[in-house]
Amino acid sequence: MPIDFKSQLNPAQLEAVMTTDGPVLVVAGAGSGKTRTLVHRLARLVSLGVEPSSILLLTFTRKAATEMLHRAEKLLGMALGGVQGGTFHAFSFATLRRYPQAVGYPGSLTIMDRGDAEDVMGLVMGEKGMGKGDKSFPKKGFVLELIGKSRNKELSIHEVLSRESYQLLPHASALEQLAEGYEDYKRNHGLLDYDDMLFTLERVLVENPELLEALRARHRYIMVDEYQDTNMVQARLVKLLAGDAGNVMAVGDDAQSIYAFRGANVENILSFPRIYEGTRVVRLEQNYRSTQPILDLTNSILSQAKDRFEKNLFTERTEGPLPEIVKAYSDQTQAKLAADRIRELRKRYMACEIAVLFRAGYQSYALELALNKEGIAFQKYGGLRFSEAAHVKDAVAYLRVLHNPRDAVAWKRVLTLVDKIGEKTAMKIAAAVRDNDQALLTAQRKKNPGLEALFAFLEDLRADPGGPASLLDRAVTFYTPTLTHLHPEDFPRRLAGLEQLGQIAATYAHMEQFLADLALENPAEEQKGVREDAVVLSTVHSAKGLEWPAVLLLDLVDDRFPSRHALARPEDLEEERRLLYVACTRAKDELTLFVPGTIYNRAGGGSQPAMPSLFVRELPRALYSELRETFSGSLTAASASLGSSFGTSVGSSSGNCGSVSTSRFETPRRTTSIHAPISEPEARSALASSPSALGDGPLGFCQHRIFGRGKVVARLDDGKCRVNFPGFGMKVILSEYLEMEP
DNA sequence: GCGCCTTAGTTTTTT
DNA sequence: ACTAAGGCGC
Repeated sequence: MPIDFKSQLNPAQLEAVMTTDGPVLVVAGAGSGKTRTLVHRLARLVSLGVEPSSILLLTFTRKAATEMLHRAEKLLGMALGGVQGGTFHAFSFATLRRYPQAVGYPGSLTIMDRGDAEDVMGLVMGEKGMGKGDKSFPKKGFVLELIGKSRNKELSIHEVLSRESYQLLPHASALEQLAEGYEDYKRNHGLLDYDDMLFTLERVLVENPELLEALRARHRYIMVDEYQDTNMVQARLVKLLAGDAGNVMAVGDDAQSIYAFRGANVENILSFPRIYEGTRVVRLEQNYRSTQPILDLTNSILSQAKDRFEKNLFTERTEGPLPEIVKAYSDQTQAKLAADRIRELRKRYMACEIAVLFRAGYQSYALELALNKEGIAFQKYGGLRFSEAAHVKDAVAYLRVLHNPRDAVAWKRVLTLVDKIGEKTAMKIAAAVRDNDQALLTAQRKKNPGLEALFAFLEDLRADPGGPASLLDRAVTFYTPTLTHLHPEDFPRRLAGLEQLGQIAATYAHMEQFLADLALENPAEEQKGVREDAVVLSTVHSAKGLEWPAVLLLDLVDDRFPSRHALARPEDLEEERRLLYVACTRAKDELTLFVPGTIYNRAGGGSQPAMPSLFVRELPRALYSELRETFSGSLTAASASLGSSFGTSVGSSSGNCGSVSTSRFETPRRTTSIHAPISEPEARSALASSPSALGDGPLGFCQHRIFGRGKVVARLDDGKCRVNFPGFGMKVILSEYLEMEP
């Protein structure tokens, strides 16, 4: 039965689907049916008789690729197993693996994840003796990030430094040497980092015209999702594979570009029509996801952006509640309030229809505890990866040294697990293995029974290798005594993790693919699938492309969202704004933004007052309704119920509450009817009347709801005061929390 | 010289 | 929680 594309798509989507030859750029606003369009085009190509195997679908995650394939299969009623797809990195690695002679690297290759790369950088810095004892020298993680930026943005180290870290310019030449040392080290040990996969594929394609031709013939139709987040080498790879008048469809949204920090270049999508002559540009502007009140809010977020986005999103879903801003006393009570809200939403939604989003992985810790306490199941995306946990890396390292004996990073891991062996000895032994220095190896084995056991174990594995699952199983058995010794408290949890790793390994026949996917694809995440009974917790980055009926957003305060790291440079701040745009546009029906009054900072010495996020302060008051945690006066303020703040004044303080309340959201416009539509000029004037920080003013005495009367010792430039409270000591407090005495 | 323990100072986002 | 550095003991 032929698919009736006309009835299933709007005119713009239809145009994108019906255009099968030549370059097409689909500029797809949030929620405009981008995935639907890609899925239908996939189905259309196949229904026209195109071989699935000649279609290449490049997406941001493998999850996105498989989901699209499944949807297209459902549409077509046939399997599409032949379609090539996945991330740029996975595709590149798979292609390189298929043509090893063209790559020209001898022996097996190991893909390094971030942690491995840091280990290598640590070794290189140690070898060169750089950064030792010099506090001004950047740490290995930073050095690596710098090198990554330099490669991804294709700028010199010096240029990156002068743009974003000029205080490190004195170290420029040392850093350049480290970059070289890092490259050499990888080459000599058969190691590839993420960037290497892209650059190596490009080199191979350029150097081997006949191979390029073969790949062009193989991948006749190319579709690239999230094109705004490709970097320069990715764009060149697409161009190389497509040829001059290639059949490429790029899909993306310049307003949702959120990966500039790793070298994504939004210019790629903007210049696509120039690069591909005869490009047909299709704009998808009708939003099918969100209600009008949510769109009003997200449009407002974008309207403040420095780069103008020609976005004209509209929806037919006019009805819906206003987005809510919930002010909690602290990030601790925020967790409780969010858990309460989730319990309430559970009456109307399935758990999997509710998502909690946040800027950084650690920001959900308090909520995770609260949900555990209340017995609400959740699944977390983003943040620390399963495969980055130390015990997983340890267990996998045994497999890695077997697979690639030159893999010095893995050697260092397995060797330093042995008692009495540290970094130095480990590197000596790894070198001896590489050079086949039997004399040294025998001598070391005689000296250390733990080492003898390790080598005997590895020889045993090598003599009788099995599949990834059986090898891993034996490695875990060998590793378990070390693990229990290392983590007497929580080794059961870690053993359970290794058990899960075993289940993943069982789905792989080849060690190389297993190790590669561990670094590239986060197979643990895919294994868990979507649980209907679990609420989703996710970083905003990991939530990209997804949607939920109800979305909660945590920690909308300065330093958290926008991130502290983004405050220095305007372009970073703009990326944070787009990130918030991405976050809010995930919501279909209900959107709640949480603004805690204080945030806990281990480094900053406990709880600190927090300023509502710049982006929240910019929002016209009419676009949201506001709730605030009521002041109960007890330490268990977390159990306080929510109530509308309208007309509520801050009550008198009674003593010993660990958290504070603010009146920072009171603006002159608070009497505006919250359901009235707002015009652009109104929005602007609402903006102009946003509260401003009280940076200056006389010193003197002040009142604080919790600490009482205190002496203002200094006024700090970020709207905070240093106040000496009798009995409480010196505190740094936002001026808004203080009532000045005349 | 090297391993290992203690302590002080930091935690963004991802392939 | 995790890194880096300093100190102690072999």
